[in-house]
Amino acid sequence: MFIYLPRERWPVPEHGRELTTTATSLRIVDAIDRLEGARMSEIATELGLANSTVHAHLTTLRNHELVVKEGNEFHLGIKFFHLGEQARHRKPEYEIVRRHAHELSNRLNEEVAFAITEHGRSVIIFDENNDPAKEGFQVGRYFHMHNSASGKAMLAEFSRDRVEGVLDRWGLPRETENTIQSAEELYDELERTRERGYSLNQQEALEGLMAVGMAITTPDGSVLGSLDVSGPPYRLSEEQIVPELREAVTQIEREIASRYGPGDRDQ
Amino acid sequence: MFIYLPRERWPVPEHGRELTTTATSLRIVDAIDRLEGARMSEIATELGLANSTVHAHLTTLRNHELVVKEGNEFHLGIKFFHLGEQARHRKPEYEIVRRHAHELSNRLNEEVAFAITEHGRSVIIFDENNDPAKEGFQVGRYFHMHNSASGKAMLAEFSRDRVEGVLDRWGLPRETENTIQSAEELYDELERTRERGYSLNQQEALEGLMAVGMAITTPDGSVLGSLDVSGPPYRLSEEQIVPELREAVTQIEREIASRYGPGDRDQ
DNA sequence: CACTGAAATTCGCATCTCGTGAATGTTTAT
DNA sequence: ATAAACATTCACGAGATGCGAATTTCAGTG
Repeated sequence: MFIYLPRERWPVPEHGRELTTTATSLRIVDAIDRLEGARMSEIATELGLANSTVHAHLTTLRNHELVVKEGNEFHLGIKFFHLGEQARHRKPEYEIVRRHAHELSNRLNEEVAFAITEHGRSVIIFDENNDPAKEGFQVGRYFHMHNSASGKAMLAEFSRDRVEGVLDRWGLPRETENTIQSAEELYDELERTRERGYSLNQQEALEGLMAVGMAITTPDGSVLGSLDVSGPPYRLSEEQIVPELREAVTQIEREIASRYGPGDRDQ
Repeated sequence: MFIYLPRERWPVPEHGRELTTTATSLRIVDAIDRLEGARMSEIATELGLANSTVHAHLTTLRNHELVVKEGNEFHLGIKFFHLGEQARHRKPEYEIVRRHAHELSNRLNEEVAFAITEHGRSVIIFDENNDPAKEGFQVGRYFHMHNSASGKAMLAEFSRDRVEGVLDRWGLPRETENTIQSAEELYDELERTRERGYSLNQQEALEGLMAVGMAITTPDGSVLGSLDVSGPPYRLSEEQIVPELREAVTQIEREIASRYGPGDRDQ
């Protein structure tokens, strides 16, 4: 059974000493994110804090440019975007993946996304598609790993323990009627994924959207992230997609290995 | 007695009450950004804090997914990317601009960037160019407004007071030998910008890069951001660029006015 | 394999800071 | 013009923070 802490939308594990002041500031940031901009008193009631308290936090956040005030509404500052781009380009491997993802997208004429995982969820950090006028609307969104192709591809590479950790923290929230419901079902699915060499998302996260995914591993054996090709079921055929995707992943892993071979990294 | 070292790379204005705990956490985030990943003790010496202190902050930041630990190195978490994308797509107007910027880029076959300003600096949030394999490497970077076309276009729309505020906070750091050096020079340049209707950056930020910029204003008279076309001087001719850029900006402002007419927004 | 040094992590304490409710200021609506 | 709602400031006591010292972990070496 999964227990979601009362006042917080998602569980925050208490590892070591937690500084309550910083934690409160960050809960305020989360609230602004969730509410897509909010007034001070709105935040105060949302989090059960005194107005004066929220005021102090907001001025601090504002001084450091994380929050901007527009009229009386507070919004996330572009500094988040600045810091986010740092995170997105942190590893040079990501750029290699992006290049290949772009080519693959051209070849297949389908959308190709690159996702990475942190803290048991995954986030698409690059989304390449043939129509440059349209931006992947899922970029930057958090996904649960059990109901996305990318997520399952990565879970399939994790140790049993690590998968259990993810489940303990996030559970198996249901998105569509195809969403996997139980741990056993998930373990079976991951086993099948390992056998066939790719993961499938059959409208488990979004009605009308299916995807094929493969994890990308580095020479040291760790998972860098995962590529997936997604589209409407009538257009996507595994037979067409899988070989091309396999080829792309092979090339990516080869290029990464040749540039940042084993032994160069810690662990 | 606690001694807070005054050493900060950027000036942080002290508006209202500043919560030192949160401020310290954010200084640690900045340090990780600056150092592009760092060990705990590195951060401690950099900021003049005790190891145990930094430890507590890092665990808190980690609990909230803003920081990840890889081996013994700490890095910015993808949560920043998630929050950054929120900030980037905050106003629907941005998407309108992006579409037009994309078309303009196709028409001119040059790089077109859309920048917004916060706290006296500017950041490119969209960078459209005809070569989709290449990503604008300046996206997400902070720019000083006195030495970029976008920046000057926006400054030209600000009140004298506001420009002075920007100068007080950020000064006129020199990037190339063409960078504007004095306030008077800048005010003259802004006057000229207003007269001709567009701003110029003649290798003032980067050797070999020039740009033409125009601010985008909303019906309420405030500055939404700024578009600029940039490239090597030998390729960019004002006569070609300016009319097209002017046309794009006019269309953008018209589209924004028709959708989010005056009176709909606070202030 | 024990040894060493460097770094991370834990702990208890003194001190300063934060969170609060109440008071004051400001804006918006009627 | 008045009221209501909200933002901002203030003073103070509870309790969290930052520190140094102690402990543990880990990598490299003889």
